[in-house]
Amino acid sequence: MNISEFAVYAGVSKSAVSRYFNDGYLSDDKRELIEKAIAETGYSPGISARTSKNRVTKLVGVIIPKLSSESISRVVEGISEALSAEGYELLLVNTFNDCRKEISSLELFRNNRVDGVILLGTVFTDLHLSVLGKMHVPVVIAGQNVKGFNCVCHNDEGAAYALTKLMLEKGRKKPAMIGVTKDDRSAGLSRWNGFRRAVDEAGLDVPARFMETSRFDMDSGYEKAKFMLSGGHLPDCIFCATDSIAMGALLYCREAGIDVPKDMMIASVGDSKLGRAAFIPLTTAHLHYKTEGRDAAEMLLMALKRSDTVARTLELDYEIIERLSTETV
Amino acid sequence: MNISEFAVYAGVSKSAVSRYFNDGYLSDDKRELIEKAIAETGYSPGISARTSKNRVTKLVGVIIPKLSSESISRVVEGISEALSAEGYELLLVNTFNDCRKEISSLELFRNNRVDGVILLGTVFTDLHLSVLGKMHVPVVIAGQNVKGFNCVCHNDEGAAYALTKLMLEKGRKKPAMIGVTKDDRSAGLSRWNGFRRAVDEAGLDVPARFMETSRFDMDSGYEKAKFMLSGGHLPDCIFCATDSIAMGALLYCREAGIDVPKDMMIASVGDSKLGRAAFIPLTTAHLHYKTEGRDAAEMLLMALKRSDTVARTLELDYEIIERLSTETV
DNA sequence: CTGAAAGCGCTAACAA
DNA sequence: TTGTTAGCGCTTTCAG
Repeated sequence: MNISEFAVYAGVSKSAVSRYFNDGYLSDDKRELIEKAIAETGYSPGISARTSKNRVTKLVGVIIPKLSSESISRVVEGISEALSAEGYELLLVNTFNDCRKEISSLELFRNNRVDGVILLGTVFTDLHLSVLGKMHVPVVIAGQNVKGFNCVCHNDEGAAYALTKLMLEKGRKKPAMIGVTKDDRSAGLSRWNGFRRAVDEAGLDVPARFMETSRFDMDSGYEKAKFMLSGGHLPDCIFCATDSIAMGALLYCREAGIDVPKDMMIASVGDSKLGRAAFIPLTTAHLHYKTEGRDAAEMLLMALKRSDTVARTLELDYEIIERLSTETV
Repeated sequence: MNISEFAVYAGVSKSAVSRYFNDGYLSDDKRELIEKAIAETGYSPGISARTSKNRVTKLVGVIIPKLSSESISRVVEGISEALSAEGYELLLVNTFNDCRKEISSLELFRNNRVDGVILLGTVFTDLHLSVLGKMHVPVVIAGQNVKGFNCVCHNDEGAAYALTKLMLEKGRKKPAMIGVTKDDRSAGLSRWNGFRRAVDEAGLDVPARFMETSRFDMDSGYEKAKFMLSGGHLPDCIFCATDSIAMGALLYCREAGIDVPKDMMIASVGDSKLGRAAFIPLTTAHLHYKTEGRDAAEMLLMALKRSDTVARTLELDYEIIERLSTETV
């Protein structure tokens, strides 16, 4: 049923119906008539036609690299919460870690389809920046701090610093790190920097063998730990960029008969279920992923209503959670 | 820029432009002209206006109870993969386990907005069935077998049966189960039934104390295990409806000094990362969640192009993965 | 406050 | 193969 048919059914004009669903500049009589007809027919106006007039989709595009990650799930959970509170819906694009799909989605979103975009990026190339610069809808970047754009991010450097320092203050002298690619400025570069700062402040030297770059998964963490811990000279603590990596390292230690935390402390960022339920529960930095999602959505919604063009950066703090993996025994 | 302006710019008619973006019934000259103009202007047609004509949104609504679950993430991952392969996009609605939101989303989707719906339901009430019956777009239900509707689901009963039987065949005589509410016909009822069938076939009797109903999370699993294992008379194996619950039970066993698997075997359904990385790795039934998502999406896409109205049910088999938690020592 | 009528950006039927 | 023209279902003037 379309608006014309419905208007006839209800015994009012098309305009009255339209007004009922929009401003509501309407007498009570008509309103009643319309409400009665709705109850009887279940009519609701088609969104697409409306959109083609007033250019508002009530849709927010959310671009993510993958879904099989606890942290990303949590961010999206936060986004969906804030969005649905304001009557917006979520158009989810999974890029499967494919940079080109990230770009093409942004381009798809540039003109129409969505009112705004939230981008959970990992690596930002020049191409990204160029495409982002040409967007005609507001964009918020979540999880990364990219100058000149709206961002909601974490204090990654601080978290890495605090965790490393925590282990050093417990007397460890031979720190190691298993990190991820520095192309990822947050989980990569910033956490390397935090580690480095703590180590430098303590006046320690870290041999190259004690710094490994891993992928994001547990298996890769396991391999890197195996490689690092197979030599003669061993570190006495490892800071891992993510919980999954730490979990892999922990598994290797168990296998190799290395006592955690006595001979090897381990700490990492993320506070995942995995780390909480591990054989040796992991000391970790809790990042407020869900809050990040909620805040990113709220920032976008704000950008949608006021239409100033000032870029804002919101940084969320972390929380250190000490568990068995760094306990002094 | 709209189609008229663009047509003028390119030096062709509106129809030529429209055709370019649709069928493509077009000479090479015009095509070239248009391509050149696109390169210069970045024009792309607004989707909303198109939709208001041909009533196709290229959007699929996906309704989920929550995102903070490994299994659900995997299903959605599969859906997004299949959908994007066919040029469809994913409108995600998170109901936060709120039944009313589930209903209202279905109603929202009934008329317009999306071409089809995939529902990851848990509990199906009469209201659900009534609303589902009134949908004007195709619907596929994932993870549940609801008669009369398109479904992609698992052999939950079989998985539960196989896991329970596996433990009984290893000589265990006092089986227990920690399940979830039977309102959930898949993770609840079916798994209870599978357990029951294996136990009956073995001619064993299960006291009421050995059957607990838990929530879906680890903490609840812990509590139920604690309650069950605090009495004098203990079971010698526990089948848990989900990995999270089993993980809770495992944690309690460690705390209580109960030796897994020697004094207590544990098995559960789900094959989550958690169970794989656990202190005592969990024997589990792998359910093909990602495949479920992919198949559900493909079933929907099929329903979209052929327009028969036959309801189909696709059942996916499970795979038993034996790990330490059920090993005979 | 109301209804008629014009128009949103696009697609599709039509005649050429 | 093309351009003209008439819609799609809705919103928004504009007189009244």
